[in-house]
Amino acid sequence: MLIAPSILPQAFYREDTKSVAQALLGKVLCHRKSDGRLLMGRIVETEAYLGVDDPACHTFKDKKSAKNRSMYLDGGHAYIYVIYGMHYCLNLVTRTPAHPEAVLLRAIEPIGDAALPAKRPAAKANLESNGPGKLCRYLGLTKEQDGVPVWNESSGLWVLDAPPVPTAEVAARPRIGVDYAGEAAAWPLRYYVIGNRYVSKQ
DNA sequence: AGTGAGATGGCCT
DNA sequence: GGCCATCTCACTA
Repeated sequence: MLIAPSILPQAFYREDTKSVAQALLGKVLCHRKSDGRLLMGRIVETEAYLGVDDPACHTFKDKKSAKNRSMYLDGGHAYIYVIYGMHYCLNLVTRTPAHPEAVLLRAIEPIGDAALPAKRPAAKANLESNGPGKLCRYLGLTKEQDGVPVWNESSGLWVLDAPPVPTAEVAARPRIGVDYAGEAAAWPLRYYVIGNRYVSKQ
């Protein structure tokens, strides 16, 4: 008999951002699309963005804008923005509005319906969610989900609890694509499951 | 294996 | 007018 998996509560996301980024590894991201299909994936790669004191973060120096509006919501909301004009990136907001921080979800391992065989060459068939832009495309996430709460199913986007990944299987490395951020570019705020094939870069 | 460029749009100064 | 928390394909070797 299976135990019903529980949805991570809002309190989970109000904790320290680095801790949340690591704790999210192994959890199961779920999206109920408007057509009813449920897409799921096990989170295997994340990055922490540490708010007003982090030059790589969109809320560096407490700069508010139309784009980063959702980062000033309470912990447990989604923050989705457009990058390079054609890709979406999904973040989960952490802490509280006084500390606008977030965790970028960079890669998931498809499970359930999402693991259906893809109409792609074999080499690429199972690599459709190994990167922040590809993850959103795969789950069907767009600006429509920007700002929605993720601690219950009503928003269509939520995260199921799952056993934590042992710390010995987690690597911490510099974040990707933030070379402009000075010394912050070297901060080891990217976390991933060592050896998992869906991690965007080893 | 590694480098480079193009696609493409919203928001920034 | 320029900049991206990206991805893909086309090159070189």
